[in-house]
Amino acid sequence: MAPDSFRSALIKTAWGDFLATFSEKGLKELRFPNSDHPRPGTTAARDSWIMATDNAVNLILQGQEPSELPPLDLAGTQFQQTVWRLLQKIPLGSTLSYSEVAARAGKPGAARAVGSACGANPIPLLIPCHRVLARGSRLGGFSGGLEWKERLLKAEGLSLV
DNA sequence: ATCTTAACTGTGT
DNA sequence: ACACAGTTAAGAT
Repeated sequence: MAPDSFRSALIKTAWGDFLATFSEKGLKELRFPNSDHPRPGTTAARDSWIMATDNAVNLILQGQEPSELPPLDLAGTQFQQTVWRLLQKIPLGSTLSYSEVAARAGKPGAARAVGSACGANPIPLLIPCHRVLARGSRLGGFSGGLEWKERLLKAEGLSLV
């Protein structure tokens, strides 16, 4: 197999099958359930990574803290990595605004850029971009579809105005 | 309360 | 250099 051909696996959940794609380094991308998933073919990624991913995804969908995460292979710019790292520190059930994340990243005023970084997040759920709302607890946007953002927040027990 | 306009930053083209 | 994006803040209606 080619050096950079990725291995993928379906993650079965109550909300449909997510598609997890792995590199040699770890989980590289997680896609929401939808019809145009390519067939995963032989799932040759390490079993432990698949199990960890499956476990984490399903727990988060139930609003629980994942017990363990697979290694993440995050590819992005410096700013994006900073933002993504910050997002992972948001406790389950709590939220931040885009401007707050920007401030924590040391770039006050870059709220809009944070929105872009969130949209570029390759691994939703494990990197909780859904816990970032617009100012005043307004929902804001979501690349994967607002239904998911709402669903995830609801699972974490958040009441959305 | 809602609409319009303008600043703002990082990223892709 | 330019336009866009998961924003915000300020003004106008």
